[in-house]
Amino acid sequence: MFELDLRSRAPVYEQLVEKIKELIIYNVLKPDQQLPAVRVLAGELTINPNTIQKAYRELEHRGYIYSVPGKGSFVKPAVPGNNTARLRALEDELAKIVSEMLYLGVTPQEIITRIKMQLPEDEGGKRDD
Amino acid sequence: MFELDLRSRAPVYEQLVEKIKELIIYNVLKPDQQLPAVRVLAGELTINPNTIQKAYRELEHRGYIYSVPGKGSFVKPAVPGNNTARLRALEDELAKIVSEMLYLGVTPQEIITRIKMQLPEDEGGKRDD
DNA sequence: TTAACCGTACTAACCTATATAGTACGGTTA
DNA sequence: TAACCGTACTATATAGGTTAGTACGGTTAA
Repeated sequence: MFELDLRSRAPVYEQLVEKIKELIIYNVLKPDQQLPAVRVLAGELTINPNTIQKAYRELEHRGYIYSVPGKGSFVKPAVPGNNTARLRALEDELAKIVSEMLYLGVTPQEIITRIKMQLPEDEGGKRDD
Repeated sequence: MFELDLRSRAPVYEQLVEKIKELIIYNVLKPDQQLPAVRVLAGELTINPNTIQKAYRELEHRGYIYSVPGKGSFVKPAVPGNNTARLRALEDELAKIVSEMLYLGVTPQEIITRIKMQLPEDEGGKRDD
């Protein structure tokens, strides 16, 4: 499914949260798609099942997945208009990144260009949806 | 100078790194401006000088400040065109944030609008340089 | 030159967070 | 029933963060 960097100083469960979150927002994992079982993923990554569960618990707490005892864990469909708190946090991060790019000498035009390349329905960049 | 969240799970020295980095990229701390002495800042924040030093060491390692024994620590002027590695990391982060905004239902037009508000030499947003 | 700063380095101790191992329970499904 | 699923719990070992204290060399102004 993905790889981990065990030499990293970042906790394994946090790396898991980030990786899975990316797979969700990049639409690699589709809404309501089932995630690997805790024990299965633990076996594949050769880490402890408790660590997987901690990551899943965190992902559920952040609203990216939902778990059903006896059935499995699944990707939670996003509800547009919800998560205003998360959106505010994202805008803060965005502002910080843009500021640092300006600080590093990137021109405003270049910044706009780079971002438009990430967006759908535009020439110059396509998303694999 | 700023405040810390001692209840946060994030390490104090990492919070320090982030806060000071923000002050630098937002141009609140000007190039070659002297930072508070290790012991002074430790006194103001009522934390251990070792923790401040750890943050300063990390900031120096990341290229945001430079320290001179006997004199002090200072804001390192940015060199445009340098730090291509950091720029690549920023673009990755940017792509992730844009993807999550799309995932949360923000339209591409709105994303562009929000970013343009962060940029100088445009109506609708100003930077305090 | 002395005194007061500056960054830096080091040890020791404490505490929390992380990760592992093992066991167990209830719900689901073929 | 058997084999899965998520979940919970204890215990243990280790790593990282923080504090405390001490110390050293460079800088600067009195």
